[in-house]
This record gives sequence, C-alpha cells and structure tokens, in this order.
Amino acid sequence: MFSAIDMEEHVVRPIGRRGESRARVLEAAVKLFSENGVSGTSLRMIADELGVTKAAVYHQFASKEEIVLAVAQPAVDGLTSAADHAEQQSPPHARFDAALEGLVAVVIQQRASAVVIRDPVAARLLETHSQYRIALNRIQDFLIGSEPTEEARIALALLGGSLFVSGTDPALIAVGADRLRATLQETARNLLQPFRPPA
Amino acid sequence: MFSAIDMEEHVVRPIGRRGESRARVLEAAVKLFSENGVSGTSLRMIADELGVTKAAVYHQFASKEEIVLAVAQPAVDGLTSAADHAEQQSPPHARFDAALEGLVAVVIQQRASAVVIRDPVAARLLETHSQYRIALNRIQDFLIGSEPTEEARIALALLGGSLFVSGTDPALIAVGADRLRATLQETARNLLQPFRPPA
DNA sequence: GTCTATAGGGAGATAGAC
DNA sequence: GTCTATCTCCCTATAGAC
Repeated sequence: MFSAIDMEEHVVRPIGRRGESRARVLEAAVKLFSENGVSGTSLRMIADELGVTKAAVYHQFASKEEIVLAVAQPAVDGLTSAADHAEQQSPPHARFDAALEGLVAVVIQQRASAVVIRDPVAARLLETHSQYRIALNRIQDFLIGSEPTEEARIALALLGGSLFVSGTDPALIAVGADRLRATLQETARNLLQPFRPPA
Repeated sequence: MFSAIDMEEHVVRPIGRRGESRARVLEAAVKLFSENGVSGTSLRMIADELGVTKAAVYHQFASKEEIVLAVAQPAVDGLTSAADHAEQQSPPHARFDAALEGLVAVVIQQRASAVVIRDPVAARLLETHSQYRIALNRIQDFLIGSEPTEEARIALALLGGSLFVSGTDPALIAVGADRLRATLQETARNLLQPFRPPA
C-alpha cells in the first residue's frame, strides 16, 4: 500500500501538507493580480512566479475563474461575518455601528482581495456569487436602510470608492492598519451620517 | 490634383471629415474598456464594434497604447486647465476652491476616462505621461500643500477613490451631473477641510 | 480608409507519463 | 504534485492591394 519512499516523503517534506500548494498559488495570484490586473495576469505568469508549469497550477484549480473566486472568498466570508455580527445587535444604531466597523475591518484585513473588483470582468463574476451579493445587501440595509434615497446610494457608492482605494492604492500600503482603520471609520461615519436608517 | 471623384466624396460623405474615424475608434474603445477593462479589450473587439477590420483601426492608431493615451487625453487636458485656472487665483483659499471645483468638473465631464486608471497596466502607462503627473501634482499642491502630512495624503487618496467610482460605477451613471457634482464637492470639502494649505 | 493575408507568439485548457 | 506535449483559439502588429 504505502512504500517506504512514500512515508519518507511525509517526513522530509512536512511543508507539503494538504492545501499548502493551493495557498501558494493564491498568494502568487494576488501579487500578480495587483500588479497587472486579473485580465492582465495569465496562468503562465502565476506558474512562473511559483517556479512550476501551468499544468501544476491546473492541478489545484480547474480554471482561472476558480482562482479569482478563491482569492475573493476570504473577503466574502468576512462580509458575511460582519453582517451576522451586526444582525445580533438590537438597537438600530448598534447595528449601524457594527456594520460600519465590520466593513472597515474586512477592508483592512483583506486588502488584497480588492484587486478582484478592480477588473470589470472579475467584478461581474463576483456579482454572480450569491453569498457576496447577499452579504453586501445585508450590510447596505444596516447602513442606509432597505429603501435608500438616491442621495444615500450616492454616499454609499462614494464610500465604496474610498474603501476600494484603501485596498489597491500603492501609496496607502505603507500606512499602518490602525491609522487607516481610524481614518476610514471617521470618513465612513461622516459620509453616511445623514442617511442612517430610522430607529 | 483633385479628381472629380475626390470632390464628390466630400459632398456625399461630409461625415468623413478628418478625425471622424479616430473619434469613432475612441468612442468604441471607451465603451469596451468600461465593460471589459483595458487588458480585457482587444483591437479585434474594437474593430468589430465599428464593423471594420483590425487593420482599419491600426490605420488610425499605431498601437493599443496610443488608443489608451488618446482616451485619457481629454481628462489630462482638463486637469491641466483646472491647475492653470487655480493658479490664477490669488488668495490660497481661492486656489483651494478653484482646484477642488476644477477637479470635480473634470470627473463629471470626463467620467469615461476613468476606465483607464482602473487597469493597473494602463494606469502605470498614464503615470509615465508627464503632463498627467504634473497636472496632478499641481492640483495636489493647491489642495493639501506641497509637503502634506500622512493624514492629508490618506484623505486625498480616499477622495481619489470616491472620484474614481463616480466615473466607473454603473450605479452612478443614472445620477444627474448637477446632483453628483454637488455631492462630490461637499464630500471633497469635508475630507480635505482639515488639511488645507496654510495661508 | 479599408481590405486580405500573414507573421510570430501567448492565451486557456487537456491528456497522459512519472 | 509535477512534468512534457499538444490542441485550439486569440492576441498585437505589419505588408501590401484597392
């Protein structure tokens, strides 16, 4: 069944645990996506970055789409958690606060995932991912209510732009997480204050 | 010199004036860039959109890079004009006001050009365009001074994100120019207020 | 200003050996 | 888990006729 060589592989390469190769592919993909965009990054570039062939990458992911979705998944999970946490608060103002802080926290923790929505095609792909749409809609409800005015929708879109650059602008990479979080929360509060859902 | 046929061409096809074909290429390019991104748009797609062949497009522009730069040029010119106009004001607060209003006006009038900076490779290309860098630096000086603090640079980056989505977010396309301009000016003022250059 | 034709290369993806 | 080899298609760009 298992040869001595197989056993030894497990001893001398503890690094080869299940999922390690997938993670390395995603790491390389995020780096290249942020430099060249999703459409500007080929599977060959990802393979070269890892020092392997394209076929090795295709062993981990069936398609480029799968890689894109896997890159975005941590952020999608973060948004879902943020919506769950906000929902557990009882007064509406506490839900607003929790949703806003959760949203900013995802941007801070998952900055890299923003590269996906920078590409229009990848962004559309993500929008077909129901978990993503649902989480965003729930957070939107907590922030500006379920029937927002046009002004509220504009404000939310402008906030989205600010959050987006926080994840993609090279000039902000050097900024510490704490300072960036504080600025984002203040900015978000100022933008959305007039449109908070009624109690 | 000019044959009768040449003359007749001018009569029956007044539409074929110099530059018309270039303009049609740019119009198609902007549309496709916004749908698929710059890297996701091929010259074949542009040609198909116009009902011609790739070679016809190459007759107007020597390369894809040239198309990208030509798409961005109206915005670059707008930024330069805005910087010129701000410079003519004398008190610093008037320069701030003029720079801010000029910047917002460019975003409103040249929304389509934002598609170029959505692509990381195209954005880098644009940054090698000295007229663009110079205009942006001048406007930055009027808004947050020539030696901004880190907080000021963060605020300016966040504003940049909001301006950027104004040009690219499909949800904002339906918003009237006047309402969007007013919201952007207010947002920009709130974001930059604490960092205005000293008088 | 538009066409056909072509060059030279890279894309995503698959088959099958090790 | 990685490889070589290959398929098919599309890419940017150019040459030269009309």
